[in-house]
Amino acid sequence: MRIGDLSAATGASPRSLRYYEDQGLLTSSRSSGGQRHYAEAAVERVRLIQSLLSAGLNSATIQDVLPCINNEAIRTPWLAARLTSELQRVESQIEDLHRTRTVLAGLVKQYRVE
Amino acid sequence: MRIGDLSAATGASPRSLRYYEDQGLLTSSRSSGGQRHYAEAAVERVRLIQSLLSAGLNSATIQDVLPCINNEAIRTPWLAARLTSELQRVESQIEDLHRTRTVLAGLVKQYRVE
DNA sequence: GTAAAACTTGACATCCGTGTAAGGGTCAAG
DNA sequence: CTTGACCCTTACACGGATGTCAAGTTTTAC
Repeated sequence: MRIGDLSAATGASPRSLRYYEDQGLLTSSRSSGGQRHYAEAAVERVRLIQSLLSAGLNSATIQDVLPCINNEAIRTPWLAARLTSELQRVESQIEDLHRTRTVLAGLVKQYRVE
Repeated sequence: MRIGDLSAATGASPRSLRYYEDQGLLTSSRSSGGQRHYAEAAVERVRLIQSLLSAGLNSATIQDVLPCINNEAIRTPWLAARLTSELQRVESQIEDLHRTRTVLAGLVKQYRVE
């Protein structure tokens, strides 16, 4: 699977995929000519990266947290705390969004053209 | 109410309050010396702006949408569509975040230090 | 063997809300 | 008055993921 295929499969641009690799979030093997090749599993991985990015984790945080998923990670108090804190961030973000949704829904109701 | 008071009341920095005004999201009257004065209602307004910003609306969009709240707005099909589309965006964002939360919660469970 | 499509690295640009510094003016209390 | 806290405008910087351009190499198809 070359970068264009992975891009098509995930919706991430080749530019982004190279960036993920730069940041240590994604690995690839190289052909003799230097082109990237990806395993099937990369598709899932990229989807996960995108999901975490859109949840507001930055790539450094993702790098701290992602290895857990595939490798048997080192179970440190630090990592547990980090994960918990990110989880809480996401949860409070969801709460905020719920409030915003309520506001927007109210507006939609009010300003619908009858 | 001067800018420092409004800042304290909302948590938005004076810098941000001036920016909101620049973008047409917030109005103020000026003292003879040129300093901004805000009505009580500005507190609610700023909270709303913050909420919409954190929901991913940019200031141009907010400007399109915010006037509805105070003024009896022009009820155009265009505005209704705009609001609906933003609402849908927020809702799908909430869905995505739910999925992300599930992933993170799974990790937390798995990597908790017993 | 040749052309087109896809890939490589590197560098610079963009968005956009916010921080921050400079240099100066305003306002209220003593 | 004067002082100190607060405010004004202008301007530049940043973060961080992504876009884009350039110049060159690899791969694929014919």
